[in-house]
Amino acid sequence: MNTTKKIIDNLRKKGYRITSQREKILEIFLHLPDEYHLSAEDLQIILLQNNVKISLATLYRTLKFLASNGLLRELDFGEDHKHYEYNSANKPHHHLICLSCGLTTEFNDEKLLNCAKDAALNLSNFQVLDYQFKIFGLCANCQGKIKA
Amino acid sequence: MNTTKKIIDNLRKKGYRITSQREKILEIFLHLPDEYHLSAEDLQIILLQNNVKISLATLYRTLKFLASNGLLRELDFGEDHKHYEYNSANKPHHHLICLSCGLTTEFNDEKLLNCAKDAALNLSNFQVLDYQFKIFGLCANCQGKIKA
DNA sequence: TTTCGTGCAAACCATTTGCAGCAGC
DNA sequence: GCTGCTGCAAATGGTTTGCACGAAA
Repeated sequence: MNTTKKIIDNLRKKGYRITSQREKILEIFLHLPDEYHLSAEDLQIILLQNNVKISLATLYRTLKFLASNGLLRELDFGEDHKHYEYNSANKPHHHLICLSCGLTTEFNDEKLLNCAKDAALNLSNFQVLDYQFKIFGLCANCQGKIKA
Repeated sequence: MNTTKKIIDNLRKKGYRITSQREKILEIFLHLPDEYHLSAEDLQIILLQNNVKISLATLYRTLKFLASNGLLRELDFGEDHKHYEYNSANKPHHHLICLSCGLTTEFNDEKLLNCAKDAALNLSNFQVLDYQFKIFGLCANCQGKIKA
């Protein structure tokens, strides 16, 4: 059984209905390269490119639905809209955010993640479910621009 | 010369005008306990409690102004509004966010910060200006509620 | 006196919501 | 057939903006 099927089966077991809209949106996230984090608008564009018409209301509702079921991770890059990425356990989900052009790239650092896990263990009275690390600065391109 | 005076002097040197509104808002952040991160609404309430009337427009403009001059740090806790805290170099600025009640508390972990610094150093082609670590989960109170 | 900053009200824009109809099961 | 999900359009709410006036330097 492939990933999509497994996920859908799981949602059905929880009592949710599987509509074509939910399936299409899920598929898009599953087939997205690791480094992508879509905004609602990005997602709408991709859907249109695939000739899929889903209302904005449903799109937002589905994003919230998938996120609340742990399938998507909600991200905030300091912009006025949210981004979403597929929430796989082994996917890196730490980000470099360029304060000049807004470019957001992923990074992963074994040591840092281990430190984070240790730190999380030491938190008393707090049950850790997820963590995110954000580094703000200037990307290679923008460093050049500002120097010039 | 105290901190406020120093900061104001610095802003004036940059060519900005020092208005009573900017001074009042800056003072509030300087006198805030470390663990506070105000939303625009919080700030408005504090201003009113101090009998200071500042329009919402100016309030937002001043927050942006102070943040763009490195005096405030802009924070995102996954809510629909931003939070701000005074941007002191030695202030911890990493957060535990309760996914159930939204309670946000600060934490600091020497080891984790050192790891973060190391990780930042290893980033090629990226000039690090700031970083934030967020841990999502359930606070002591909400763990109880959910178990019950 | 010259700008810059402020207040007001209207505009913006991402996201949410009420409701009627349709689709999953 | 029951009920949850969708689409539409209107509402919401935090934040931004145009403009005329007031204040900093």
